[in-house]
Amino acid sequence: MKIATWNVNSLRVRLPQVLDWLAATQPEVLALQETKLPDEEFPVAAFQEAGYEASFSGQKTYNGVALVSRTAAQSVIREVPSLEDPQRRVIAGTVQGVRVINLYVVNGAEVGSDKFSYKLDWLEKVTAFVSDQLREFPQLVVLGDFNIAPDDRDVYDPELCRERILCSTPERQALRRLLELGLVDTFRLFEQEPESFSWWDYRAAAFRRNMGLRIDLILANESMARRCTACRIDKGPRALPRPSDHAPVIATFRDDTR
DNA sequence: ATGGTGGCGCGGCCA
Repeated sequence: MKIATWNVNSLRVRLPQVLDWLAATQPEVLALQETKLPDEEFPVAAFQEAGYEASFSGQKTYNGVALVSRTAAQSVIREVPSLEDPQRRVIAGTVQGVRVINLYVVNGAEVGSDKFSYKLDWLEKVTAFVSDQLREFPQLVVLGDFNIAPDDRDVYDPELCRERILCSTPERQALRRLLELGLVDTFRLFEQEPESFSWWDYRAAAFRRNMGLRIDLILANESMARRCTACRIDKGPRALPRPSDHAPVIATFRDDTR
């Protein structure tokens, strides 16, 4: 089964691209971030016509996450305990026996800002939530837009970005604490092209110059990591007219024979 | 330090 993540930066704008991509890629699950849609405007019918069910947690203008899946997600959670957050950034559900936790991690604006503090606090509380979910679900992936480049391989210019937002030590430590629960970055289980990124700023022709970061991740617990046979970034949609600034990432898992 | 672009929605905010 393929499990994918894509920050679409407005599902209203990107819906045709998402439907085309689903038809071409045929994942079991696609986790979306930055849908920017209230729930009553989520395009349920368009996905059903494409053979997909959807669970979503949205709001007007900002944020918004969804799980699009061949079979409907079960035991869906939209709230993280102890994180009283009007921002819709988390949705978790179970699909074909796999717990899928979809995160749109806080961007954080600038190191040391109020938003940066919110990011670190948010990550701490989400890590506690993931810890609980790991105890409850034997097969689990955490994926989404982490807004953190795990290490310097994931940064187009590590010196320029040193200790700046998305790359700073406190952010990387917060990600490490999440990984230390027993998760692995599936992308790094496999040989990859150098300078593989998943996000490129719209500005300064960053995509053409491959000035990007790898901030969209698919993390797997030990059981799912054993099943993982591939993880790749699909740069195709980023090259289309009117693209999202993020590319989709896809991990493949073999059937669970246990 | 700023600005470059894009989405939302119509003035800035967010990324």
